[in-house]
Amino acid sequence: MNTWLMKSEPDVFSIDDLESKQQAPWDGVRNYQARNFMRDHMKVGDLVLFYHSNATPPGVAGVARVCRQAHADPTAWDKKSPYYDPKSTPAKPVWMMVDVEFVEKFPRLISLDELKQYPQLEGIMVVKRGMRLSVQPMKKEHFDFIRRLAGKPALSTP
DNA sequence: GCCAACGTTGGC
DNA sequence: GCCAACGTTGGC
Repeated sequence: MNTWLMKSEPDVFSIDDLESKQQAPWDGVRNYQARNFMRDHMKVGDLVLFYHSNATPPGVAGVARVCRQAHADPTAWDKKSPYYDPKSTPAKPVWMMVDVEFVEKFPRLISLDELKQYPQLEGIMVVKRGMRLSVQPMKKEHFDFIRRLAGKPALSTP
């Protein structure tokens, strides 16, 4: 099993949206590196940290699980979709998505600011400056550490 | 709203 | 294949 972090803007799709739907396609990924991770390395059962980007504050909001392996993203050939991309057609899909299911919403948001405070998390992609990749592989130990943080009080900022 | 960092595009 | 221009992401 692999562990991941995936970013979504909560104004568009949040952990609460996933909780109410229980299952949803992770559509709209339009970056080759992110697509390749989903297509080549994501397996049903993989766990995903659900990260809220472009939020106040940004941070990890909960956990999802991959419930369907990568398949074509049909929003790419929907002209009305904000994710429309004429490069992709039903015959030759360019963009892929996985489906995810809700696992848990954290009792508190683990903010990006907080993630940066732990030496145990040094090196994780999401804290790197300029890191825009929306699908990031992550070590199980880091995944578990962040998940444990969710049950802990926040560190006081020095 | 700003802008740094990054990815993509397209002329050559 | 290079790289400048452009567009996007996303924290602040």
